[in-house]
Amino acid sequence: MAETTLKKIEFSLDPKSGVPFYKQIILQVEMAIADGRILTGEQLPTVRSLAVDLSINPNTVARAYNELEIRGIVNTQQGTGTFISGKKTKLDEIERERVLAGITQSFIIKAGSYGFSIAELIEYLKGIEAHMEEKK
Amino acid sequence: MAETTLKKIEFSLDPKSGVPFYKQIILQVEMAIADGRILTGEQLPTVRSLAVDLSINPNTVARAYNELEIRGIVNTQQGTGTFISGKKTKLDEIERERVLAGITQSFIIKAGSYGFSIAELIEYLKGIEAHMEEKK
Amino acid sequence: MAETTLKKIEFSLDPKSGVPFYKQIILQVEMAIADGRILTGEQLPTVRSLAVDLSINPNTVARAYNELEIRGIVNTQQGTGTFISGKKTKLDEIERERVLAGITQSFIIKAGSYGFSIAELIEYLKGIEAHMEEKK
Amino acid sequence: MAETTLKKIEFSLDPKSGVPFYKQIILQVEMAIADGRILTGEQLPTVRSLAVDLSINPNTVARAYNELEIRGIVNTQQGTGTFISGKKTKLDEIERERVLAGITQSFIIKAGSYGFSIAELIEYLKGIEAHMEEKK
DNA sequence: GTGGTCTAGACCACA
DNA sequence: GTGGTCTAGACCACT
Repeated sequence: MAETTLKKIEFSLDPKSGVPFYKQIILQVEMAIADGRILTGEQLPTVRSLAVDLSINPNTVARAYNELEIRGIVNTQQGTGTFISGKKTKLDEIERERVLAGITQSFIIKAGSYGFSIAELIEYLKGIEAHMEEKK
Repeated sequence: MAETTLKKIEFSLDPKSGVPFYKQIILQVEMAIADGRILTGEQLPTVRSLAVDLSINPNTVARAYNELEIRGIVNTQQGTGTFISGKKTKLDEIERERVLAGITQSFIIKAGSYGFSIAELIEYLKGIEAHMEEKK
Repeated sequence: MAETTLKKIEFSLDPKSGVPFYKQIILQVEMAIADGRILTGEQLPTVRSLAVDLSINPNTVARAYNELEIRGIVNTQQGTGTFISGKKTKLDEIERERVLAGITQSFIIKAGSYGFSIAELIEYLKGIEAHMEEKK
Repeated sequence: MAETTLKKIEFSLDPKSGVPFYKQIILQVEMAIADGRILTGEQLPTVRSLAVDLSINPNTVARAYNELEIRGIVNTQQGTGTFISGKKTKLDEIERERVLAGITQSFIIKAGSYGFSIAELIEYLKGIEAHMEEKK
């Protein structure tokens, strides 16, 4: 069996998690984009092929892709396929900082309501970062 | 009726998380007990006041308290309030980690969509932490 | 038959238009918001009732509402209903002008590719404006 | 081969409109003929050049040209190009209005979501129109 | 072969 | 009662 050079997202579903299938797919695509396993312009598996892979209904995959499209994360071309869009959300530095402040604040508040301290959050993020370096 | 000094849990709800409100409340109470932010015998906010605080239906708060009572984590005294019972909640490290993993994941994805790397997030959090230390 | 004081969106579908049902519903909600026939916080018809009204499958209505939710136009609370969200997109004047310039430019280009002059566009918009005044 | 002075139609595609690319091309050709921007005997861009211009699959352009030929609106001469035939296209006022209604509607909705009223849009367009008059 | 739309119907979870 | 998820399957449109 020849190895292919194509990086692929390894999709997998956990039926016991309680998280809906289509959300698990969305999350996995988002994560793959976030850590560079899939790049702008690359094609996602076709609706049907992914449905077969995961042994689920094509409609469920389509729903996930559809939501990703609405959010502007992928572009879809009928008869061609589904592709990661180049949505860059480019902002100037000031705006960037303002956005970061906003989402970080809600992260801290939410985490805080579960009793996590900022120090713990930092440690946890470091763990993730290390984990990702490793994979590279 | 003597006034008690209520140490308050800071509740917060995330409607977008997909986690039902009542479960978010339960989790937050359990976590608060698990790490000692609230102690045996202490009173939880009343159903109505918490409902107002969170702008949700009192039934939803009642459902959360009800489930906590079923599990033996709180005692409800008609006309008086809801109090933490002595029973140790079984929230272990694994559960804690799962919660943290969930909220951190969405934080990373959201920040990532604005182009922030995990390293940047860590730096930013460190800045906030330092800032808060100072204030102490 | 007593008249009710509730302003309602009058939904209607045109099966011959070629426009998918769910998109027609989305458009009608958007238009109703755009010209103030429905306000922030108001509830949309329930999925099932609208489905009956329009004699279509509830899934189709749900799909429309779902897309509106993803776009942040409505908020949905399980077991409660679907409500117009207060998404204000408030920007300062400069940013506002920049946004307006952008969307107007693409409007002009697109219209231009079909041979419409700016004067024609202005006339057409005036017509719409007059039409809406009338309805008030 | 003599160079011809190609009066070019300014094609533009909107992937989000839901209107298939090939139909957008057909419409734009028809509209251009209808209002005299392109005349009988004039040449359309080649399939390949237009495909490159619009960054789409040549098959899609070919399909559009093909349908135009079937309708007798253009003649294709193997190895030479595609030319406007003498046949008057039947685009009437109603069709024109329908196209205009479509693109104007999405313009209004998009602008409306940023809080712009139709009156404001008209004012802004007037400003642009005046600006362009000046330049002449 | 690609995605898009719609239906019918089941089952679940929340308020 | 509300909305949410998933399946099965049909039919359509675009490349």
